[in-house]
Amino acid sequence: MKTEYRTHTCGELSAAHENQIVVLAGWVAKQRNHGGMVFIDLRDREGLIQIVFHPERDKPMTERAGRLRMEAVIAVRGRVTRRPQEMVNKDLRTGEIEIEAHELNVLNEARPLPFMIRDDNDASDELRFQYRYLDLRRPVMQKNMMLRHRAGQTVRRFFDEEGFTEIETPYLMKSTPEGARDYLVPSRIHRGRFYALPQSPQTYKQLLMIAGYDRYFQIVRCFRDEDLRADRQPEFTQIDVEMSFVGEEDVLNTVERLMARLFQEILGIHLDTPFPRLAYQEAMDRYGSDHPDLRFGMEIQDISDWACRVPFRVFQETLRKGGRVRGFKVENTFFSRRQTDDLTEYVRLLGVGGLIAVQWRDGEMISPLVRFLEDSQKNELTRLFNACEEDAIFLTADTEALCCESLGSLRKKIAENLNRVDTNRYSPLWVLDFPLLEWNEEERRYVARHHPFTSPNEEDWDLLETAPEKVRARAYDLVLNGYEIAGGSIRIHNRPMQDRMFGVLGLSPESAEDKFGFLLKALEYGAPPHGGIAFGFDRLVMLLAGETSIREVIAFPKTTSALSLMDGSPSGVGLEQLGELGLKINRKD
RNA sequence: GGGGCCGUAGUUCAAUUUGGUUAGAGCGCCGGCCUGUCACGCCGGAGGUUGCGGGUUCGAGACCCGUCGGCCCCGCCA
Repeated sequence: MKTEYRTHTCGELSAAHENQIVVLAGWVAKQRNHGGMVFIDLRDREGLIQIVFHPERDKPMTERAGRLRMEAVIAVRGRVTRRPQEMVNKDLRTGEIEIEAHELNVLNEARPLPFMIRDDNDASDELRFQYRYLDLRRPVMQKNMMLRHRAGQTVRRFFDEEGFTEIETPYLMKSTPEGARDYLVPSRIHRGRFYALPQSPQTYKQLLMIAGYDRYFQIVRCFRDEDLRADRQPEFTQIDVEMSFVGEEDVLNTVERLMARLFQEILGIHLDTPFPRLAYQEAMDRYGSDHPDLRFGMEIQDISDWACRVPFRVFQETLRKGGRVRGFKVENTFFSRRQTDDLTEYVRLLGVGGLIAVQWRDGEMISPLVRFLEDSQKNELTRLFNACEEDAIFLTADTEALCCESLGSLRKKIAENLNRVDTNRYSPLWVLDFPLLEWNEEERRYVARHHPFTSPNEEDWDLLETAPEKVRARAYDLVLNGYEIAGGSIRIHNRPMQDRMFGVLGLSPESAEDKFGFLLKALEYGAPPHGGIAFGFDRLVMLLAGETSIREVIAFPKTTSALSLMDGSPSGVGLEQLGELGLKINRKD
């Protein structure tokens, strides 16, 4: 990439350029001053190369080079030379060669750094976020950002080739009930009224289908004013997709081809298609999660039938109240008392009463449960889990929901602690047949599990008003290595069903009209059957990059408390600005 | 809203378990030496309101309360 300042980039040079006179520009990654000769590792986006300054050639220049500090920006003219055999650096891509400096131009000095620009730097996150522009100089971060770029380009190429049109949708839109808390934007022109930033372009993409665009996609920013996690930011990027005249298989198939393409182009990894599928209920029963990680076993089993014959009060009472007894096996591990105590504390925090470990020592079963068990019951338990004496079994007794939740979390935690997760594997999975609705105790009503535009399964239509919790949705989630990375559904495309759905959600016709009237009306003007999906692009890139936090693949992320440490947002604004918007701050402590 | 871990030199950490002399080390920074290093090496030096506020104590980096900030989790996230 030749420019006014350089003829080549550092990383692109090799022995093939031997004897060429080149000009490079970049940052001083490291300087090694030997009193006589001086070595400088020059870094740019493309890589690192060693520059050699010989005092015999130019003493003042060599001395200037010897005084350079890390991260000074310099340009160097010099000759590409092959290193003597014994001085080749095999750890460096350009290690066969070096640049014999003829001319040094210091373009900018750098102050002593708050932390060093190295991949193995272990600066605190706080400092990294504060000096994000320095953090982003680290090769690993540059790699992540470029991977993100390439993934985005692959997505665009794929959808373009598949006949999708990328259409931008508004960022200033109508605030709607249901779902996450909106970020609000006050209107200056219409005082007292607000726009909302989109939680997703859901309604717009449906309107685009009604408008006849057939296939739409967009790589788009979405905003949700909720608390953060390692895999959640208040603003995040979706690959938003919608298709007309499709059923589930059309969407799933398209997504599988996109995923296969991404993994091939970005990582050179072949993904087998079609992806495995699990029904929601099966995922919950076997893994205690609707987004299970299938890279390790430890499947959960229901042993209520066995437990009902054990005269252990907790089992008896739990089962009498309609709860379950479930557990899973951990192969080839013995947990110390201390460890089982810690794990018990862990599940207690999730809300279950306790955790029962079953293990063996010297051929004897050891467990708080042992004194309640006949020999035959011990054998039966062992057989149920197909366990041997090197294994450990963990059991909980509680409501079905708590059994799932606690054992699902515990399964994941133990696998991580014991390094039982094959981190080189990518394990995609479809989860299907989600319940359409779930009961919200706080609001005393049913809420949409996915969103209120999701089509109920036709076979379950009759249950909508009589047994809403039993209605299955035409929804699907794509799970990768235990992360939900995409979710979508076939939508409701006619007004009567959408009215019915709002009714089930406890939304009055007036309220539905007020909040979603524009969509309801549009459904009456020839809405085609349609469906789609949206990817969490940050999570997807995080997994492609082998990271465990999406902050590592977002250039300027927020902290856990939604602050931007670099620019100090959110910040206060002047009274003038507030006045213009007709706003008054009500500070209460 | 709740829980857990953490906050000591520019930086990464130690000293906290059991409160007790002058708060140490690596890297960086400054000065000197060093002509084939690539974590260059050697010698010397500067650098601290122990996040902030209060309390307990003869004495607090350490213990207690509050607060601010970071990370992780629960709730929340259609």
